[in-house]
Amino acid sequence: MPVITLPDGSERTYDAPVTVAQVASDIGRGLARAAIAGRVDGRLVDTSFEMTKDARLAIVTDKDPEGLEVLRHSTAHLLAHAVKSLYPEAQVTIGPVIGEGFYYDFAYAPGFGPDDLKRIEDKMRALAREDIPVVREVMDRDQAIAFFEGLGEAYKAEIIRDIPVADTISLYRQGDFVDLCRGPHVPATGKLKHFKLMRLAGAYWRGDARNPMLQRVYGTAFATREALDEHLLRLEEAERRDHRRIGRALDLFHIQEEAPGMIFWHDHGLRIYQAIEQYIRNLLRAHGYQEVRTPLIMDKSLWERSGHWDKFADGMFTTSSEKREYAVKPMNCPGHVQIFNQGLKSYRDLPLRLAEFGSCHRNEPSGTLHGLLRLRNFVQDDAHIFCAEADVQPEVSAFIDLLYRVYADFGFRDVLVKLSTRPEQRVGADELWDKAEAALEQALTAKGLAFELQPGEGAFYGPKIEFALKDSLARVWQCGTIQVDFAMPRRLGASFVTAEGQKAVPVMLHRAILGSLERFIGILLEEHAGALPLWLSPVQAVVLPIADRHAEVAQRVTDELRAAGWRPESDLRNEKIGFKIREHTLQKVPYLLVVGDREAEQGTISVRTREGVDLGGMTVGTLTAHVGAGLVGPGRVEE
RNA sequence: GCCCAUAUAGCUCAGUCGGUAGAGCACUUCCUUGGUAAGGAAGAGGUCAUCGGUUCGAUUCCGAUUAUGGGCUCCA
Repeated sequence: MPVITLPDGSERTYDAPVTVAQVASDIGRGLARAAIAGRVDGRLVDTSFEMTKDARLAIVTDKDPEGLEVLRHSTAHLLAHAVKSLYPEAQVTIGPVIGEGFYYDFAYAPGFGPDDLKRIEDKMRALAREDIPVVREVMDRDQAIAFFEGLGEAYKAEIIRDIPVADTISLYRQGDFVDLCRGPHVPATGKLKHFKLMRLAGAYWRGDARNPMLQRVYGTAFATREALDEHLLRLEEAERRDHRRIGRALDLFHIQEEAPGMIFWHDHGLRIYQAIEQYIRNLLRAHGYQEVRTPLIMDKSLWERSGHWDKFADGMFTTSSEKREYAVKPMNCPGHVQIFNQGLKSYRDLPLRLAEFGSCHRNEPSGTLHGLLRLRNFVQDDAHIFCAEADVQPEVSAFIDLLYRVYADFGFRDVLVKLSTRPEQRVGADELWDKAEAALEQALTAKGLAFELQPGEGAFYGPKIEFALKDSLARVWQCGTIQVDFAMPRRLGASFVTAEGQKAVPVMLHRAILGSLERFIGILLEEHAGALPLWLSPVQAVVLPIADRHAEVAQRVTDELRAAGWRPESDLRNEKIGFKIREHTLQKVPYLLVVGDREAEQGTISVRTREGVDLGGMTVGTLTAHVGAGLVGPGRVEE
């Protein structure tokens, strides 16, 4: 006599085991139709799930977040079903739900092309229209392995072998297609209506580059046509925010074939770059850093001593001259150790913080380059803190505060934090790693920061914290980082004299806030869709004369603005005011200043913002007062 | 590096079932001196990414290379 308790607290008593679908049907026909899964005592199950004893039940529809997940998961199965019926020799592997949809990986030697994608999607629609029931089956482990091997599905058999022996092996059958799956799934393919296959990609089996490459098909599914359309619209909007598109439209930078992975910064782009650099420079100065600059190329032997040559030779560019071999620096740390090593250092000199806007070159694999976000040449807001072991935690803590302050100044609130711990290949004793990892973790915990643990992902010389931001397509990019290093100072002979008069090796903290200036600017452009805050805008105001006879007054106003600390420009072209307004609005210039007869007479400017708001007439002085500290931004504000 | 795709004017893109190409915007010149998101006219601009192959003939078909885009792997 199961008593089923519903989310509203009401109870229904049955005199025999009852399925989720039956309860839904008893509640109402609409709900029965909408039901795609159930939540029984907290566990997500199929609508065919039978409750034999008292249970709490929630009917899951596509309006629930987990309902949408079931929908997408089932759509992935539908995709596999379609592929198997069109390409019987293809093998199925895995098909999980991801952030905004799902994918399914197939082993199919000829590979899929765009035409295949269309064929597959059409087949999926046909299968959905047939409204084929999706039925769960449970199979014995060995039987399941034999079953899939019999089908020629070697990958599936391999997956089953890896499932813990205690777990149930469940299969889902829809028509002539059977897939290994934990479930749950929609009761029939007819529930799947609003989906779209998005793109094709290669993906290694089990994410290992030594394994064969599979064909991955990405798709997405939504509960309603409207939600799907809205999603596609969002993607189009994201494309308009693409920093590469903005960079071209606003004449900020370009990349060309002769310098893959390297940026040609144009005038306006460099202004952004320099505004950011100056902001960081001022801030670091105020926080006890010294700014230094070290050589771009150094003798190979130095890189051998630092350990880079061993670990990263592939990633380093080299050059030679007069029988000496040099390497272009991929990092600034060995150079900073050379500065530290000049003169005898005492414990009184620590912590010694050396900062550099260091231009680094890394020979990244060709397939990984990505606009400003992944380059072969980039500039880090890099610094190395040489300190005693006891200083590690306070220094890490101070750094995190500084980083969050900077991110907030640029308008970033959504920061992802990751802690990467000791990799298999590493240097240094385990007890040092224990200490370093604990120091980082404690610093994060003390600040109440949620973080993702990435075991084994640390650098070979020490663990690290990564701070990542998202681009317009929600892709995650590491920006800030702090890493504890016990190895390199020793390797490069760094030492200091302790209070007891002993020689000791300092700990080195590698740290960057923005990470790479280029990457940070790329994300910044996408975050603001090109409309940067006033203090970062390359052109902060443009003066627009109504007619040629106002050119002189326009020039005077421009000079006045420049004297007041603005980055102004004037547009003296022979064009109508509407045309100029449009152009500079599209160029995202924060303030458009119109001067005509009226303004010339009154000694004012008519102010319009790039958002289209008319602020009326005022003097340059009034406007400057109006924008206040926004003009120079937080960079010049010392604490 | 691996998989799929793409490469035509400064930009965005058409096009040629194989006979050396076109639009809009931008650019130049002229007209227009116009009050808050595109005034008008004329002109100039392309080794159709590079190299090779097939062909009487290749921008078009095929191959390789390079770069770019989306993934995967990697990312000090």
